[in-house]
Amino acid sequence: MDTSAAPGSGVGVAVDLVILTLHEGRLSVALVQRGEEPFAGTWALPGGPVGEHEDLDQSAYRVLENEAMIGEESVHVEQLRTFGAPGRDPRGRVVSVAFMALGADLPAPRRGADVADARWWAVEELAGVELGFDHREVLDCALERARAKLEYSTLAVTFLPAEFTVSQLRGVYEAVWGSSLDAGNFHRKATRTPGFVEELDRFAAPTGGRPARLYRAGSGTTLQPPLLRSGEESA
Amino acid sequence: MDTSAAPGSGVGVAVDLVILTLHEGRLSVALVQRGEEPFAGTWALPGGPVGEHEDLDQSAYRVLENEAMIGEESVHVEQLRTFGAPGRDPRGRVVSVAFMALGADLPAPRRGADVADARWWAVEELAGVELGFDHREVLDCALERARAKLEYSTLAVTFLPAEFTVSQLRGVYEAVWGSSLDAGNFHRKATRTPGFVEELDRFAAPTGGRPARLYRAGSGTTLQPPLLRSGEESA
DNA sequence: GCAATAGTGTCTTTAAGACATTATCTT
DNA sequence: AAGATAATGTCTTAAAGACACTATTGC
Repeated sequence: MDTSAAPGSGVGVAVDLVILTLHEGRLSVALVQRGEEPFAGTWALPGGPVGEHEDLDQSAYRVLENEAMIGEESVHVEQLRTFGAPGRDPRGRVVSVAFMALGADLPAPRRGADVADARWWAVEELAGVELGFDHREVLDCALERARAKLEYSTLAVTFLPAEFTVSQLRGVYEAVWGSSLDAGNFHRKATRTPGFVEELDRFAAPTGGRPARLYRAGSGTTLQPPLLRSGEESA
Repeated sequence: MDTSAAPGSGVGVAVDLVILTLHEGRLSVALVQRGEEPFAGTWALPGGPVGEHEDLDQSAYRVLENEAMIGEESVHVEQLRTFGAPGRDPRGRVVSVAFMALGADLPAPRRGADVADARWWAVEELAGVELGFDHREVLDCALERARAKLEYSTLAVTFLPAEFTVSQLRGVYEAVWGSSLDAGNFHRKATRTPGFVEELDRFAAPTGGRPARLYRAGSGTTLQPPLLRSGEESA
């Protein structure tokens, strides 16, 4: 009922962003190195407080632009989950709404205020690294979501430019899932699932083999039936 | 980065609960009738402010117990999404973390403070009814989530008592999806999908036909392959 | 017996997985 | 020609949907 959730209750509200892209062929996340305590020197997700008159999505887009120098262009943004454990921020009670942003070949994140450094991290090489706050859990939540959504949605195309080849699309799946897929079967599935991709009349520049046809994103959002992961490990 | 999400920023944090159960065979949601402005007299979701030292889940369970007189027993609770549009609460800025709770034959919700009435509403008969705040959107979000999760998870069993028949399990799917399923094919799917249900040696009391074998929930959480909805309309 | 509900079997169709094969480029 | 990458075809298997059939109860 929202009964007497009175303002000034001492709880801060923030957003944190898991910005994912394919950087040098690898699934990567934008992290910033904290310049101040707490967690000075450690890497963390970009984020910031929710403005007085902002909706949560607006805050997410603002952080995307300010802290990572990324416009709204063709970035897919969706809410992930909200984290609110009492001790998650040593400075005080902060409830953080986590967002996931996916985009094609995004520019390198820039350094903002209070930030020592900012760059792309390949998710793979981030395996043992400790992150600030509860951001390891947030990142894992995003990876799980992204991996699951590739199965039943057309979301993979948001990692690619407007025109792409089937091989590039397969590369997205292999990078995000960390497994290799059969090229022939993937081609059949991608081109024959209605609404996934639309065939163009042009071809990509050949790279030592038969030139690949170009496609663009189709009008559909869901994959019916889904494209399930079950391939072998290793890309 | 959670930078300076200072306490006392004027934003309140609350939880709202979409409590779903099967009441008289129909998918139903617990609503409370507001006793005070704003939205006095209209029906809304039970909810309340997040306590100073509570994690978000704890707040959800507290509301479940206090406002709906429901223990933690065998209730499945999961976070849905967070709603934070600036004007969603006329009294001031309130960001609300929405939860979904599913349970078997839950007791009737009781009247709490500031509440004129509280009862189960069949989702079906709530079609045209206007709810307080943005709770119509929250409810729709929960229904979508619940309907989707029945496809690829074993969540349907949380709507049933510890021991149940395949027909009852099918009834859950039909009530939540609002469509009818082929009894034979459903039986095959339910009993042959590993981890979904475990066969018992007892039978339910006959109801004018061959007595149905009893089952209990299996150890699995996901349905592989999923049980997709595509049956005819109407229950 | 008949009606009702539970459960099994069979046939068809769809689509995935594992390949082999063909096509078209660079060198 | 050889090698690389793209695309198609074929065969097998898994599993859904339609629906006939058998099983076991109450009346």
